[in-house]
Amino acid sequence: MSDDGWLQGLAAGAAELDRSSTAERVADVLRRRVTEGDLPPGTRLSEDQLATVLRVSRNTLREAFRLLGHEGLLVHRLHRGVFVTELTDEDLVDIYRVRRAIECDVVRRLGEVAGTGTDPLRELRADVEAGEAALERGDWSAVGTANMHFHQHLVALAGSRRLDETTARLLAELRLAFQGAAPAQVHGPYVTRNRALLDLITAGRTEAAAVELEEYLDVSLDHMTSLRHDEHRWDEAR
Amino acid sequence: MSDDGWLQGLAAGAAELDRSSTAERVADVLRRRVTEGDLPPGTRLSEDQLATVLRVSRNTLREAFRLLGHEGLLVHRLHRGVFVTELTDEDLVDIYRVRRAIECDVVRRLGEVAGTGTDPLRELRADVEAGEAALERGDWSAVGTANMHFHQHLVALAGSRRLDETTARLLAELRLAFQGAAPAQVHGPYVTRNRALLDLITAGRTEAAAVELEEYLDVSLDHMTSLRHDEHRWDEAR
DNA sequence: GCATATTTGTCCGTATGTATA
DNA sequence: CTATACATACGGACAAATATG
Repeated sequence: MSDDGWLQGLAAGAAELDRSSTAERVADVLRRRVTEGDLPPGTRLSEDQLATVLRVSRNTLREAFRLLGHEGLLVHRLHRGVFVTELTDEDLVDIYRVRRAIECDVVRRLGEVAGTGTDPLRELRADVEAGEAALERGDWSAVGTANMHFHQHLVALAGSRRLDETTARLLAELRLAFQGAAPAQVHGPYVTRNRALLDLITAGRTEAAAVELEEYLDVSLDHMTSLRHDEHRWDEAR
Repeated sequence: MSDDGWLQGLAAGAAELDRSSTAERVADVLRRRVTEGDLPPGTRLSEDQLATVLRVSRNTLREAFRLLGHEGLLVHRLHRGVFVTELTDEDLVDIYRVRRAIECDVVRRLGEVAGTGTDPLRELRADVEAGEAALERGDWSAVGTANMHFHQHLVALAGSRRLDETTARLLAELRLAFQGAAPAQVHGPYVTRNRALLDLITAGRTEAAAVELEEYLDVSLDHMTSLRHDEHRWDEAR
């Protein structure tokens, strides 16, 4: 649950409606199940079964399906039902293609939106430090969370609602690709790069930071791809 | 009602034997109504009325609402209904913020994805020429369409599904901002800039093209904003 | 401020069409 | 090809929230 700290930031934008519908609550449950690996990619979600188990009507459940479908976590095949998304290698490349466009652009233009009064890099710094601390104590799950938050907060510096939403969606999809891989392998190597990136940004060297980030993302993509092709997956009990 | 019950079913089935769900077809109808200005921003869409008129159940209609809500064309307010989205000036800035990030990035990296065998610039060229021809004969609607297609096809050069989808969504939202403005004012000035951009790209001067595009988008945003604040709107009969 | 009417949110039962064994 | 399972779509119902007088 500490996972959706950034989500509350998004919710604050639509603060006038903080009451959630049952469909959204159902979507929350399913989202967790999917991102935590309880429902592995490819799983078919039966309307009848889920509606019975979750004690909601099929109409409400379908609305939750729509929500998650838009987030990319579920795919809807006509007359066949909804399934947990199975990312292809092409999807992975595509996701990183968009991340590169957005994140590098944000970093490159950091100077243009300077000075909102409060320290804009505060959260970013907190994420880096949280990642370093988690690495220290071997809490790989926390390392992963900190890494995700770092990139989300990085994009947030641009102050664009749509960039924030797109990034959130991309990172959510990316989680699907993590399934079955060891968290240490997935997020471990990036703690030091996040630090380097933060330092460059703090120093105002935005162009250097953008170049660093670009190579960062390229390496990350290669890393993810090779992890997926590695047969030696870890079966981690949850 | 039982009189034409069978007729309705027949018409629905026979009119368009389709692969899409009725919800998607309803969404198509509403999408057109919205983008063509028949349903101006702020309009509330009554479930009962629309369900009756479109001869679909409320549940199906709500399904269509969700689809369009995710596209940004409708907004859903809890217990109050759905409304045609009213873009704020901030939304306009935000949309152009994302467009700049995506489109400029695509142009800058055109060299990296070179050579798919077929001429990748064919459609782009066709769009420019269509715009020039439409301008010649004063067909402002066609000018607008060609302009939209130009930018969509520009992004398509990157070969990224997610960039394509995001762009399509942004351009759809942008149409909402056009409502009430004269098409000549909206799209007229950009025919020559599209041509210039195409020529730079054709010449392989991607960096110069990216710079040109960036200024292009800045000007376009200013233009759109001032048009919105201009009280002198055109009432164009459809 | 209150009472009423309207509309949305949710759920159910059922009928029909589609995909798959 | 038949049979089965399931998604799709409908219409009715009631509760909850909102809008109206």
